[in-house]
Order: sequence, then structure tokens, then C-alpha cells
Amino acid sequence: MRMREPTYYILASLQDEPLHGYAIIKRAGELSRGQVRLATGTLYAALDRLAGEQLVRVSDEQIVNGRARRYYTLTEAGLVALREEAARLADAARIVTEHGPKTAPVVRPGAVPA
Amino acid sequence: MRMREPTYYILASLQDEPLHGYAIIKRAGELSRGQVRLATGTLYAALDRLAGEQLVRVSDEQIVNGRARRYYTLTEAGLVALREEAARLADAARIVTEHGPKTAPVVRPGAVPA
DNA sequence: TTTACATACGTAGATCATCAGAATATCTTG
DNA sequence: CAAGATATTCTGATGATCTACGTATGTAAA
Repeated sequence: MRMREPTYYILASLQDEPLHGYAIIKRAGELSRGQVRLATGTLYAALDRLAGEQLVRVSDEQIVNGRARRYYTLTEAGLVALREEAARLADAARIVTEHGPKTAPVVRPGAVPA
Repeated sequence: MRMREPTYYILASLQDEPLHGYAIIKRAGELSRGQVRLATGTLYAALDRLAGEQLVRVSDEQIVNGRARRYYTLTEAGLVALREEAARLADAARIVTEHGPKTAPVVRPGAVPA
């Protein structure tokens, strides 16, 4: 997890298609089933940072109602970083989810759960 | 990921048995196959914090060579928090690892790229 | 029609976990 | 005997995130 949760979800939100900031917030909410609520302060700061790191790129910039609307695209490097992070997360999850209790409380077939 | 990587690995290190600080550093290294190197500053600060949050507890305190050696145990609450976090990590990983390529940008055979 | 919410971007200030590194001290290994 | 492992503690810095604003328009409800 060199990457923090908000950053990870920002990149994950861009897997399918370029999105603008506000759409990323909504997409992250969907992807996490409401768990992740990106604060705008977090989002725009992160997008600037990620653009600097070349993990995302501004793919389009429109002017809507006199205001910029920037679409962000995941770069190749961004996709690689995202997948590496996903692998790290899966590894981290596994050491707990696949943790065998040290002295096997063997559940025999047909056993009734407590 | 309300929990950061070092914190997660600290709790995960205590799944099997109580360990003292330095042993946690080594165990986290093992569990992550060398990926996670806990800095001592991170570790001891985190242990204090986690003890305050009742996710770990000092289970034994020895004096070895005139220096305290404290063994930390995962509490029930700590185990619950660890497993919840593992589930979150697994969910997060899944949205990337099980990501189907977006609805077929169908390139017909012989099509000329834009 | 006024209220309120959704859309949309941006900034400022604060928090806090983490990182880097040093200090201290003993024991073991080359 | 020097180096590295063992073991804890503290200090200072970094930096991603959070809270909370500010701006502006469109739209649906009261």
C-alpha cells in the first residue's frame, strides 16, 4: 500500500473511461458500494499529484458554463501501478483471510456451526 | 483502508501469538515476503496508538538487560478490525483484478485505426 | 418563488500516520 | 575487535488526507 485508499479508488475509477473530477467521486462511491467518499480536497490534490507522476493524464478540457471541466485518463504507467497495487492488496488480504488457526479446530463434515 | 499498511501488518503479525516490538518487525517482513519494513518510529508509535484503541494489549512485560520488553497481544476487537480490514482490501483488489475489459471496443478485422 | 440539492471545480488549514535517523545498550558472529 | 543482530525510545520532517469553506449554474420540490 504505498498507495492510499482514495488514490487507489481514483485510479480504479478511470479503468473504463476518462472521467472528470466530480464523476470520479461518484464512480469511486459506486465501485466501493458507498464505502469510499472522496472529499474534493483529496480528489483535486490527488489528481494534480497523479498527473505529475504520469499515472493519469488530462485527456480533454472543456469549458462548461465558463468553468473548466477536465477529463482524466489512466496512463499505461497508471494502469500498471493500479494492478501492482491490487496485487499487493490481495496479498495483504490473503495473509488474514487464509489464516489457518494455529491449532486446527477441525470442523468435521456435518458439524453444526456454533 | 482506514488502516494504513504498517498498522495492518502489525495486527496481522499478532494473529498467531503475542510478540514484542522487534519481533513484530521481523514477522511483518516475513508475512509480506520482504515487502513491508516497519520503521521503529512507526512501530512503537503505532503500538501505543493501537493499545489506546484497545486493538492490542500488553500481555507481558519483562525486564531484560535493564530494558523493558513488552509482549503485545491482539484483542478480540483487534481481530475483528483486522478481519474487516482484510475484507475491505479483498474488495478493493477485486474491482481491479476482476475487471472485465470495458464493453468491447470491438475492433473488426481489417478495421483501420483512427 | 424561494429553498435546497445536484452538478462541478478549487483552495486553505489542520491532522496524523508514517518515515528517516539517531541514541542507547547488550549479545553474538566472523 | 568490529560488525551485525537484538531491542526500545525519541525527534523532526514529510505528505496524503480531511474539514470546511468559496464559487457558480441547473433543476426539482415546497
